[in-house]
Amino acid sequence: MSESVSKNTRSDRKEATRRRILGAALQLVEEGRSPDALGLREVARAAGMAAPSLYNHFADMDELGLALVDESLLRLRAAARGARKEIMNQEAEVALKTLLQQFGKAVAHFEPVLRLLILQWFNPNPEYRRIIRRELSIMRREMASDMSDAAVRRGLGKSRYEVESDAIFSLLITYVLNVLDMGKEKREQRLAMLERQMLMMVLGSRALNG
Amino acid sequence: MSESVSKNTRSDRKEATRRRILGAALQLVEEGRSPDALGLREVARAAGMAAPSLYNHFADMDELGLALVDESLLRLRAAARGARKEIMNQEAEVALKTLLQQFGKAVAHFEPVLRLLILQWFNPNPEYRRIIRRELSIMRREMASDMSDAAVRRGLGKSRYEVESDAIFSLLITYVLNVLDMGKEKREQRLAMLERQMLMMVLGSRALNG
DNA sequence: TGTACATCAGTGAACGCGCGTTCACTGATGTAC
DNA sequence: TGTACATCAGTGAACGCGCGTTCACTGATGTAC
Repeated sequence: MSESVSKNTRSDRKEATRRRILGAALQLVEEGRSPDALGLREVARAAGMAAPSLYNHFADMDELGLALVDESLLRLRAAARGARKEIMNQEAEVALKTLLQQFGKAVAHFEPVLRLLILQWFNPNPEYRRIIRRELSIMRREMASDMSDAAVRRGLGKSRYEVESDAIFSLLITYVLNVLDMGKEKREQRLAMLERQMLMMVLGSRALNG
Repeated sequence: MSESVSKNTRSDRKEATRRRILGAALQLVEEGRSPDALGLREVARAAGMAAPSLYNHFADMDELGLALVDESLLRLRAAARGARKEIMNQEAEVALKTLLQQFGKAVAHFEPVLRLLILQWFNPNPEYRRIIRRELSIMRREMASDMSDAAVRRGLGKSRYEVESDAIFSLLITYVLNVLDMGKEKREQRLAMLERQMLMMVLGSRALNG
């Protein structure tokens, strides 16, 4: 039929089913199911198949869980990259404000995914932590590099932003941790606070380094 | 017998047993048992009693878990208060370094408890989060108040440290999150980084407010 | 002080449940000749 | 192109396990008179 999208070979269909399973699991999380209560049967049902069929695609539940986390992290990173691109061309003065507005929206948009990631961050199986930490570290480094580029573009000396970007990440992470239970108004209060704190960090970094 | 410590009345012995149970549970966590794998039977065995007996002291497992978290938080707060008291009399220059050294040691010392708290922070039952958040908030406010007092003592204007102390707490929390899987050397690197970041925060706060 | 009764912390056995996983099997798809 | 055989994604039923929890009961402790 559609020669472009799938060769309709057996392995292609298998791969499609695998993605269908992951999609269904993510969908369940999006719909508000507590991520840690995501059971094999539930995922199977959502994907429209019998429970044991999952074993044709994942060796065990941990493998499915890890694949899910991996998928989520990829989405987050893509979103972060896009957001940074948008800011690139902005004036320094408004860049921070724009960044934080986007961040606030992104947190709302990715809320279920973030919930999933936070939960799995402390999964007894250390593999989860490894993946999450690796990906977070990449995001942080990308941010540091962008900050460095931006500094050069503004005529400031090219300096390293490892420590500063790490601190900013700390602020962002605890923002997420704090905000996940809060309503919209409280989130905005927190966001304003976050803005002040990030400003402090930037000023303090200049005072210390420059 | 010992008229001072216990009247040996029935309710006193019951209360003692309750504390024995909590102590045994905490002991298990200290010994490295993954806190989320703490089962009713395991706690009962550690406390030297039959499983159903726990129901004479806690309505269900959640009540026991919440009591455990509460107990842990009290210990942490006591330790934090003690640490701040020690610093009070120090010169401003060395205070930060001392604080961080103590913090690093405290993290190592309370590692199992911290692990327990982090895990329960994201327990599906929101009551856990409520307790933890409340207690963290108290600690943060105490810290802000101490910072304010210290500023006055140094002749600086009495100003509010809500935003700054919150940022510092963010840095401390993510330090803990990051460090729990690390060896001793990496932790010290991280601690040095944390010191720079806290310095940045303090400088930035002055730049923004003063 | 003694006796009869009430309370209640602690117990051994068992229940029900949902979980991840295994198994023998089916039937459509792919492959060899 | 047709036939015989191999592969393998998907299935229904069942297994074993450990969990929190319930229950009927015991026996020491407390209370009333």
